[in-house]
Amino acid sequence: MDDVDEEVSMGTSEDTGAPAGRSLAHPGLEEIRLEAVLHALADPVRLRIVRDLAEGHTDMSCIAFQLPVSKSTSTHHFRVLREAGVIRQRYEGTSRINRLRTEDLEARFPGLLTAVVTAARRTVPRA
Amino acid sequence: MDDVDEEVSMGTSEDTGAPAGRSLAHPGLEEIRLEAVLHALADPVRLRIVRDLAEGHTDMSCIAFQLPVSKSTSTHHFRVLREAGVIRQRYEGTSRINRLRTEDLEARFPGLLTAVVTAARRTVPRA
DNA sequence: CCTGTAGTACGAGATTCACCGTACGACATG
DNA sequence: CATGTCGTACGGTGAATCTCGTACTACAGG
Repeated sequence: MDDVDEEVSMGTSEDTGAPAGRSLAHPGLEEIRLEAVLHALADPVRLRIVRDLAEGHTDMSCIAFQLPVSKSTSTHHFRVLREAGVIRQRYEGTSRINRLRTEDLEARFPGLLTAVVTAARRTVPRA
Repeated sequence: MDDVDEEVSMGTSEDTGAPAGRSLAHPGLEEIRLEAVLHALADPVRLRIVRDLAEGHTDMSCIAFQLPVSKSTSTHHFRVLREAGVIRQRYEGTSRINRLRTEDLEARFPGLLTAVVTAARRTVPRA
């Protein structure tokens, strides 16, 4: 599909001595598409990730979720969430730290994330 | 609140003289699943249907939407929405009348439909 | 340097999905 | 009954998706 990998122009501010190695492509605020967000949230595994992130663990590495899938599949799901604009990922050592893009989503689709998380809390089982 | 009961449970197409013909299977209120709803809304065509229904046209026949797809595909999309619990369909002559299950969705997933429709109104082009 | 950890990339296989055309059924009207 | 309208059901095709295993890269310590 249309790949929006424009090399992340956001974290480049303080990239001085930064690792300069990997950069992760995140869509800009205006590029977040509703269909993509809904599709990203429509999967049970990803919904659990989002639910867990919203439970207060603002920052979590991928491995902390204990998902019932393999490592590859886990990577895939985090990628879908990231490319849809639902989460933001950054490196920290060998780990990848995940965080919900709460403010961005609230600005673009007010009330959506809150409603989904509330709904998931009621119907989606926890870990 | 006129609870529509379960005019039909998930079983049809079975002998009997049939109650005046076609019956449509709708999920009960407690059977509406979040993932199914999100998946149903994640498609651009179905999102437009929902958006149009929410625009004030509470009751619309399938043909009134002028969707950019064939009749078969149109039927498919309405079926997905109905089975997910997003819309309710009933017969009226040769037409099928569609209506959003606004109250049901609000009861089960508060704020969800409103947030999605608001978001769609801002980013999804009209007919 | 070597080992371990955290995660990615690359296919591959199975399933689901969106789309279509054609054939058919139910209703209305002539 | 004949015709037209509205929609369903039944396949079928091509694309997308979910899942996995294996091989690889980047970082941290001993």
